[in-house]
Amino acid sequence: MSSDAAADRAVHGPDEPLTIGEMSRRTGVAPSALHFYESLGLIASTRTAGNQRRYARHMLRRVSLITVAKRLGIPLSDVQDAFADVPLTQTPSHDDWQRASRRWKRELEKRREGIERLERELTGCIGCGCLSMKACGLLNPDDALGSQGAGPQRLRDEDA
Amino acid sequence: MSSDAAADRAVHGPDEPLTIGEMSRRTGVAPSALHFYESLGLIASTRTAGNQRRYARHMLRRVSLITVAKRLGIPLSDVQDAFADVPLTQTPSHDDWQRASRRWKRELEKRREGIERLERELTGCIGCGCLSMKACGLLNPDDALGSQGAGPQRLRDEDA
DNA sequence: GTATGACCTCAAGTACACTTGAGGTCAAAT
DNA sequence: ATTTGACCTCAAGTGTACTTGAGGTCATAC
Repeated sequence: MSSDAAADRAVHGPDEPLTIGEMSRRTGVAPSALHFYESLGLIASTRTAGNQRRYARHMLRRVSLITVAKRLGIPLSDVQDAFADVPLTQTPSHDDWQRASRRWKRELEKRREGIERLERELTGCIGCGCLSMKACGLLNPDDALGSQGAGPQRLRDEDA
Repeated sequence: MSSDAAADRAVHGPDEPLTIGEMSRRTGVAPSALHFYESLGLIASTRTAGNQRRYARHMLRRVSLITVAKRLGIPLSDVQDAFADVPLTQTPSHDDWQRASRRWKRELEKRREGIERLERELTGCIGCGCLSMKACGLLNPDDALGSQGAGPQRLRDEDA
């Protein structure tokens, strides 16, 4: 168990590619999920003579960012977009990651702003004591995070 | 189309229960989704003599909060929890909604804090120019939003 | 040289959050 | 009275994000 990880370090030098098991242990992502991410083109591997996957070390970073996105409820298709300019098969450059960082930050900012807005609105609701339908922007999402498709109607006064 | 909504207002007084179509138009949630939420016990309806659903007006509020949660990636099971103390079959009191508001606010705060933390870390990464694996807490989620199951190992220096 | 564990592929299964469709009922209008 | 649109139930299908299992290969250890 812990000897697996110890073996990883003992057997492989710092520039060696990683096996799927090593990737899994070091990112906390199941091998099956790594297979899945690879099938989507989110990560990539080379193969040994015996057809086993080997991952370049920069894949650790990609996988970690994928798990972060998951924690925040960002769908994999959006992660795909966020990785748009980061090369998959070669080690990304300084600038590649810098661009990616800025993309991620913009995405996070949008989410944070949406949440902050809702917090303010809920505070207002607590203030007014009734989660009022009259004033609460919470209940008219068109102007919160942007509506997809036909959004709710504004609710009338008598519904409060 | 727009005459539907007009008809709603013309036909029903402010204290009348709403049909599923009215609920759908006024919340932007499809009738099939309302059926689904009802099957989960997130909302409730009474039935007419002809077995059609009728929704009390306070259900509008519940449905709107469900859609808010969805926008933030909160699973319906968590919404269930957030509604724990809000009565389903009678109109909730002032205090019921106030308690619910506070629950929601705590939930939102946790999410916002997680995102803010990641933003700070990404800013650091942009600062250091390389999304470094050395310093970046982004890549060690244990202390960010709390890990579920076996979390990633801390990454070693040479992986940066 | 054979056993053991890590790996491979491919198909099927799971959980969540719904939508779609079939087949039938209800209610308002003509 | 019958048509039309809104509604009903129940079963099956959809998309996302994977996991599980079967059947087989690879690599290291004894």
